[in-house]
Amino acid sequence: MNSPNTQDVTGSNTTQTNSKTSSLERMLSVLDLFTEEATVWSVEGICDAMGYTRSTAYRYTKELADAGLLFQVEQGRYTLGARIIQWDRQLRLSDPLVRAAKLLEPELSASVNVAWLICGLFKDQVICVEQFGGVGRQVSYSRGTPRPLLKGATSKAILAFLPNRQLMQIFVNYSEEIKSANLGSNWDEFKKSLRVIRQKGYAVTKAEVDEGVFGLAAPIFNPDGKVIGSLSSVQPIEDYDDTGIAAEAERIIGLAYRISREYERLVR
Amino acid sequence: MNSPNTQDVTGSNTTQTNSKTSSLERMLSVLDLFTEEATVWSVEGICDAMGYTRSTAYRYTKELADAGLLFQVEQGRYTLGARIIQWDRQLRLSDPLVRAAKLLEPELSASVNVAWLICGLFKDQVICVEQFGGVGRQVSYSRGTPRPLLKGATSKAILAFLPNRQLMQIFVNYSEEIKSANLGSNWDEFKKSLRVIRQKGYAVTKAEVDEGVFGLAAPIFNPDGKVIGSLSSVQPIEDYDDTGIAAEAERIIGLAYRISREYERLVR
DNA sequence: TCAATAATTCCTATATTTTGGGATTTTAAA
DNA sequence: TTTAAAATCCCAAAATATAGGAATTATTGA
Repeated sequence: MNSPNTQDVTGSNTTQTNSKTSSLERMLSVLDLFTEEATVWSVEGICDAMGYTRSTAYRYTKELADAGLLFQVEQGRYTLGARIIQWDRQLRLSDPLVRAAKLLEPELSASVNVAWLICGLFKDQVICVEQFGGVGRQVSYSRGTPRPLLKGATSKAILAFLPNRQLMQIFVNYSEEIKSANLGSNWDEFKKSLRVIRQKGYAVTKAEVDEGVFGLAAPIFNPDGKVIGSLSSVQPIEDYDDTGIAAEAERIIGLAYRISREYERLVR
Repeated sequence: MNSPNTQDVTGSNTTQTNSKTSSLERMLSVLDLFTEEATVWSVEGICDAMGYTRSTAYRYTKELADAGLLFQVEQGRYTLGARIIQWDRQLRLSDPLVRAAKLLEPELSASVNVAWLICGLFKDQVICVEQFGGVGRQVSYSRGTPRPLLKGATSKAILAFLPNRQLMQIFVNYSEEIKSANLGSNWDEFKKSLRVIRQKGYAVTKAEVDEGVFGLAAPIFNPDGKVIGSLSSVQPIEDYDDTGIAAEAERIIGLAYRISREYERLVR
């Protein structure tokens, strides 16, 4: 009877037999409407976009506004609310990965031609949680941006260290993307490309995500040895130097290792 | 019982008689537990802190984790989740006040001895939504920090332009704070101190919030002429110069005016 | 000012969801 | 493997959400 649009961006929750979105998610998904292009939403618009009835949409917006997640700009028109900013601050202060990343801020934030990204794996999304350096450079993927699961050094450095069962699910769900990301056209090839990365301990990619740059990334682990994210550098492709890569990679692996250790300390 | 759509500005977390929190708020309030000091929470801990039963706490954490608002660090231990970072990015890209503030970034962000804050009024909270400049300076109230409603130039520049009925409610709920913020010990004095600010068009305060600094702030208005926030500068108190203040204030009023105009453009 | 129109809230019965407490299963530790 | 602890499952009672329309409240334009 209610909304048929179970928004499922990635098609991720693969074998979701019961696609029954919780009432929480149904309500929160209103917030996903707000983008750079659609910054202010009317109740009417929310009705149409989400397929809610009037009374439901009015109730949702009221509750979300009461919770501070929406802000009423004027009668019946809403923007995102300030509680998001507050939560984000709490996250910056409390999240172990963000805090561990902060450890490197002094030595990385002044970089001019190198942008540094610290990304985390959440469900099957890779998301940038912190960014340093790259002064004056335009990086398409800033803090909070979901990155493609299968493209770019950032993601590949994570993928390469995932357990088999998780990789299998990814292979099943994303075989097309895997092929187009040059990770192989069958399970064996896929496994093999990842094994190469795993054995080197880092991933390099050229212009896979952003034109004109190359990426170099190493994994970050939790105390159990599970990969939870990666540290990556993004540099102009003109600066690419085949002979120096190994040394640079060593540095990044070392930096990522320090993040892992700090993360361990913080999670204890 | 509840106010008409003019959202209840007084909030009055004081004397909440019928504190019937919605189920949404009940669930979301779990996230407020996460602080710099308590970064990781177990289900057990959440039970104790919030007074939930086992099954409720497990259900809440599961739903919140499914929604991406919590992240399971390991069995039964949670941190804040990445969806907060994503929403924050969406807010940075879409919120009219934040975007309007961005207009001034080029000319303000290089300031060394001056920190610039753009704050908004939400319910009865003043919250910093953007921050520029102040390179190397330690400012206690960074982005996402709630600021005291009655102290500091930032808040006073907003208060002075609130409609009477709203001020009355604030006076009733915060008479103690008003007195200690030198805004008067009765309604007339309160009104009068605010009228002075309103007529000058800006607020100045010395070391009211942070030691060793003074603040200078001007209001930001929405297209209806309602005050929605303020722009303020924070500078070392050594740099305070009585004769120069008026000129400086003029500049800030002008900058705040530009934010109001840009806000208007974005909200239309 | 007014009426006309649009936007929002209110209302209610039914359908759905939430809840707590304990039983059951899973996981971690020894 | 056994044992203890943690997490999930289960279910009937209680609470809440829902749709759709009626009632109320804002907004607009003369």
